[in-house]
Amino acid sequence: MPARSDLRERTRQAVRAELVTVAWELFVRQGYDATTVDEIAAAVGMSQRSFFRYFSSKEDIVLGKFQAFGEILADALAKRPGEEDAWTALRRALDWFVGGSERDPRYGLELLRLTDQTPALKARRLEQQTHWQELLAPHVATRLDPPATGANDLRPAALAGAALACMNVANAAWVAGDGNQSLGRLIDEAMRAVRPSAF
Amino acid sequence: MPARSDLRERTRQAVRAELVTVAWELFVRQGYDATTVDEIAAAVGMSQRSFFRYFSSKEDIVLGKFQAFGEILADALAKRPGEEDAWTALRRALDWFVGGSERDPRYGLELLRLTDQTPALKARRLEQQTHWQELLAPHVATRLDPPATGANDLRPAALAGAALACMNVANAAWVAGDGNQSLGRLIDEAMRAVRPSAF
DNA sequence: ATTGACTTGTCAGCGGCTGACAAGTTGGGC
DNA sequence: GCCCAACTTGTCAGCCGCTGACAAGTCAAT
Repeated sequence: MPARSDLRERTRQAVRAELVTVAWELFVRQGYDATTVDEIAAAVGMSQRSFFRYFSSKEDIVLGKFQAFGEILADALAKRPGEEDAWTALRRALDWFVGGSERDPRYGLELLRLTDQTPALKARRLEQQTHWQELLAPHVATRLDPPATGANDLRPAALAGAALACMNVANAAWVAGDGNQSLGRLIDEAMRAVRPSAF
Repeated sequence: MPARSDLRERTRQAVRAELVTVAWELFVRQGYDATTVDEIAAAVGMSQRSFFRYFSSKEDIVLGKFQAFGEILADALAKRPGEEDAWTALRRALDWFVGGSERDPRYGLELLRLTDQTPALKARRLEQQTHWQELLAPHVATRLDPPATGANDLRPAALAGAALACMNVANAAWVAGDGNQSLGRLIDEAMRAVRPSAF
């Protein structure tokens, strides 16, 4: 029942990682749509069928990168001081991304550019963010003035969703400016517009 | 240059409408994924190839319904009194949907249920909402305290995006409650959570 | 009635994706 | 070291969404 042996699981992850690396290179060079799964598989020396044994879809190779972000965001939010109000805590949770954008903007720029320019990827990314919203909501719930109780309370999801919408707007502006403006400031601007009284 | 003659254009629209009706029935009965384009085409007595002459994709048959909504929303927002603050105007613009949900909830419920339960459709619907955001933004811009000037100002898009996020949360809750709760109240709750001082 | 614009079906093909099967490889207990 | 069971792999065949090309037909306007 413990699934695969550790060794097998590790090699599996290694193959996945190589697939991501190779595919990413092709995507950046010739575009997502113009790159076929056959091509990716051939580039790492495996059959197309085997590719789909590592990734359930071509999109997954890109979207996998975003999956982890949701958990990181939720973690960051959970770790904020309990007295912090929800909106401020959400803003601070996003600092993890801001930090990344400052250390090395290239990675984020590539990721956002590709996902924004490819409609299929953009759509999937937005869908995935609704999962982020669900991960964030419980940690928002405890920070509301009358704390949220059941799942009937719309406030946590609304705040999380609004914050993510602001993040998207800021990200788009950041990409449009080739990463030259401070992502942190852009997020501030977007989030302050929604809540003028905040931080 | 005037494109198709009126008659041809009208029959074209009629065929499109029938295609939508028939396809919608199949989608509701057996699910979106379980319905093939061949099936839809056969049901109206045309070849699959001709189907794609009326709709550029299978998704378009469903998403076409949403396309008009963005324009309606933007219109409604534009028609709000100029002194109204942005957030209130956005809330009021959404009343058009609220009205529809009260007149006949079934249509909206079906539409939302199908699009929420089918990942591909959910993703595309969210993507389309980023277009709504762009349509709304200019009408938000004029209602800001220091009115927004250039496209560099993130505030209009942020507010529009946040409002749409609230709408989505409210819609989801509305569907979860089988349309028994007032959609207007749910939107109020979500939007007030983001802007406690509002309306 | 003729012409030219428009629509249609058919066919052939690509790309993403899946099930089934057979062949091969490998980790771990003996 | 050997062996077996577990796992991986490639191949093949096929479905579905979608597209280009072509030939046959329909229809509006003259």
